[in-house]
Amino acid sequence: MKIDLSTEEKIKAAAKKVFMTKGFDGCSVRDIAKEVGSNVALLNYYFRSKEKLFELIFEGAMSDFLQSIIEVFSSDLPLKEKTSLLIDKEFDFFMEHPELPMFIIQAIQQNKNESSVAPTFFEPIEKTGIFQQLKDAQAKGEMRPMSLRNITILLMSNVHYPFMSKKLTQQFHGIDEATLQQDLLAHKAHVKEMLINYLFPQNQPA
Amino acid sequence: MKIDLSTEEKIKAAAKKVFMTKGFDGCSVRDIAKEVGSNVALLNYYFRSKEKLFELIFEGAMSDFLQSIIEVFSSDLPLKEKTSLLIDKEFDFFMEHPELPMFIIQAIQQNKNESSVAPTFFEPIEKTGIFQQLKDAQAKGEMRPMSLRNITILLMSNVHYPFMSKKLTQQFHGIDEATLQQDLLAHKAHVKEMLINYLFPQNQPA
DNA sequence: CCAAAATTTAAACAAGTGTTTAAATTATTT
DNA sequence: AAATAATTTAAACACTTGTTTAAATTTTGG
Repeated sequence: MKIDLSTEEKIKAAAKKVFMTKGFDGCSVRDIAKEVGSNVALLNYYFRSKEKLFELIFEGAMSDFLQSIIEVFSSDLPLKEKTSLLIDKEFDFFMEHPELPMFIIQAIQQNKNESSVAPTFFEPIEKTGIFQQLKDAQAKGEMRPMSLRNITILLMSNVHYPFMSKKLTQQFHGIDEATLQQDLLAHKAHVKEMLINYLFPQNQPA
Repeated sequence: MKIDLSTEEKIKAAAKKVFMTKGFDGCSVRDIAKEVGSNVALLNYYFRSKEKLFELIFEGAMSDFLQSIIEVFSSDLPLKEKTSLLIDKEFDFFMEHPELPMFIIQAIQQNKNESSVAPTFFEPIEKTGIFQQLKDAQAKGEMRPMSLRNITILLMSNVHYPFMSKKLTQQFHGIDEATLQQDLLAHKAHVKEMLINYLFPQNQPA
């Protein structure tokens, strides 16, 4: 009764690839089966349904995404440096997984069940003490006083969107992948300077 | 042989609503027919296929979106004021059509045909003379020297993303629509100050 | 080696897909 | 009013969808 995990993992890998590129509605279970090089029934043998399989992939994606954040927040650095590091790490992470931001948003958008993702997402972040560090920095006047929600929106806008709009940017400007990659690096530099300056304003210039 | 346009328009309105909320893959022609309160055959009578109907809706959406930009760029204002006005107008526009940014990106993402949208999009913008105005401002040192592409990414990130991530933001922070609306207004203010300061740096403080 | 369990397969299932056909209804024109 | 054209409908088309069934194959444990 020992299970050869390789098949199960192969299906998960194939499902991840297909779901990420085509979306839940945009693909069939036969697309995934073909990617595995196997049968549709096998998918339902290991994972009870297309939806269950998708949920698994989604949770994995969220976990990966969360992990990349936690690492930065857990470090022992002043908030300003953490923010700078976060932007760096997030960009690097999404350079390797550019489909992730779109995948997550789409999955949440058409969330059939009403179960909130909030607790499983914010609890681990809360535990890093980053929110307290933020409150302290704002109290000390080191950081601009603005809500956590607006900080989040600001950060995610500048870090997530460029990857979500890759194809749009390419189409609009008629550029190839390599050129876009350079633009993304330039964007990272802009975002870092712009956001740090805005979130941590210097009252007196050196 | 006079055509009663109201039926055709009713179908387009229904299709727009359904495509916007569920996406091309996420809905069936019968969903749209039900929204119209009519038959599936009627859709193919007026518009030859689901795809043709979608393309029509997409082009309309792109046109609306483009129009809101052109208006600002055509005005007779200095670049800094145009930028500020653009952010304002775009936000107002997306407050009324929050599904549009996501709809456009998704449509381009899964663009079956390879026909580029670039020319039809950038040509009308080019005609407003905004690109020349931008070059001039950068030459005069009034504006930060950065590529048009990076300016575009920066602007769209901060203006489009918040509307694409509405549901995600609500889920993450557990807030209702009204609260999110307030956050979006706050975000607009942040973005205006942050972007203007970054794009048009002041060398000497007043 | 052999029975029992686990895995993989092909085939079928009912329901849903986009599209078409042909008949019914309505509107227009003469 | 009759004939013609335009619109709307119900039904069927061929095909794809997610899922299940049952048989075939492989792996496991005694």
